[in-house]
Amino acid sequence: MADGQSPQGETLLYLTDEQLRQGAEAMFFAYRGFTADPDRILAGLSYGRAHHRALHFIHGAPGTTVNNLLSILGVTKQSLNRVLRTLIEDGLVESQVGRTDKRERHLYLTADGEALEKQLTDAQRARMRAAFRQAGPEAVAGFRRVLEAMMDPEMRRHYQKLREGRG
Amino acid sequence: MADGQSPQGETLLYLTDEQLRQGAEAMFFAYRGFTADPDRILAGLSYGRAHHRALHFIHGAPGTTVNNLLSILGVTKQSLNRVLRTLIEDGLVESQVGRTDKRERHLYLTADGEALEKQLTDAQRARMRAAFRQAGPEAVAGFRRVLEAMMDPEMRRHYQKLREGRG
DNA sequence: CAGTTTACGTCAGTCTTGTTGACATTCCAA
DNA sequence: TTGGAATGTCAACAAGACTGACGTAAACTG
Repeated sequence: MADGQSPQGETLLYLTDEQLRQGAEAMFFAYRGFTADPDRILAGLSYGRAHHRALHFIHGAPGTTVNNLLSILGVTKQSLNRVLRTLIEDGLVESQVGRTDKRERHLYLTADGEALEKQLTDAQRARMRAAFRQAGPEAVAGFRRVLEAMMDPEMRRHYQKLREGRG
Repeated sequence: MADGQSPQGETLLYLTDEQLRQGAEAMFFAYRGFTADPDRILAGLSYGRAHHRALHFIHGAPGTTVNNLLSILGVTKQSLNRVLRTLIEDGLVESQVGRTDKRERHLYLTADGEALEKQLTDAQRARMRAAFRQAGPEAVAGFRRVLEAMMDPEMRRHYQKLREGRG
């Protein structure tokens, strides 16, 4: 294929159709593994992956507003609200009316919420840690570089902002 | 944290909780980008991501049985069947009763099915190609190494088998 | 101050895609 | 040949996404 070679004749094997196909399949299979462990825990709690995501990002950005969470998660407010309502009812998330802008709701995890978030994240991180350790630091750096390049620009902004906020 | 340093004192920065957390967020945001382009095409066709997956893997392994597809996709046969039925009704997939074992159905893409698969895959690959090109060959190798290590063993077997089947 | 915009919540309805359970057909082996 | 295992289909249901419409309160703006 024309894509197998660059104009300079330099081999770009990682850009052949077959390599791209394998990359896509790797994403598919790996994402399944990535979510498998927390999903198992959630199944017994009448919660789903959506609850995990909410807990994760509230934990990572305490005091975030509903609107901000919305744009990070990329779902509609109706969809998020269903999840958030159950989490608040169950005492895992606290919603505080904004001090300066009373229209806003600032979201925090309660002690119970932190506990569940930790449980879910620990399960997920065990697998990630093993994968990172096995692949080695250079592979991990490449992994992150490719993923970052694959994001939509707006998602990349969120990603980088979250990184900065935590150092 | 105890995890920031290996017993030998060698820095393992990529295994800190914060790095693992960033890895998880990268997976989340990148997967959204990964599926965004084909999803846009599918939205106008009354098909969903499940249809794309079926087309993708039938394309990659023509003549595969329903059961084999089931274990690759990791869903129930009832779930797959709904998707498969619409694809067959719409003339994108052909189902042939097995010659030796009449319980089995062998699946093939029709010309129309191949055309849609190509359209979807091209959209997805354009983004992957850009990401791969931007990140460079070493990053791509690391990307794949980490993803492979992240898979469930059974999924990794499927992944490797698909690779072998195509060279 | 009046009108508009923003932020949030909710009700109702739909769609995709996952799940169980029940059932028919086919193959194979005791 | 009969019973179990494998394969696939039909029916019903649930989670979680979506749109659209509406309501309320607060903030902003001319």
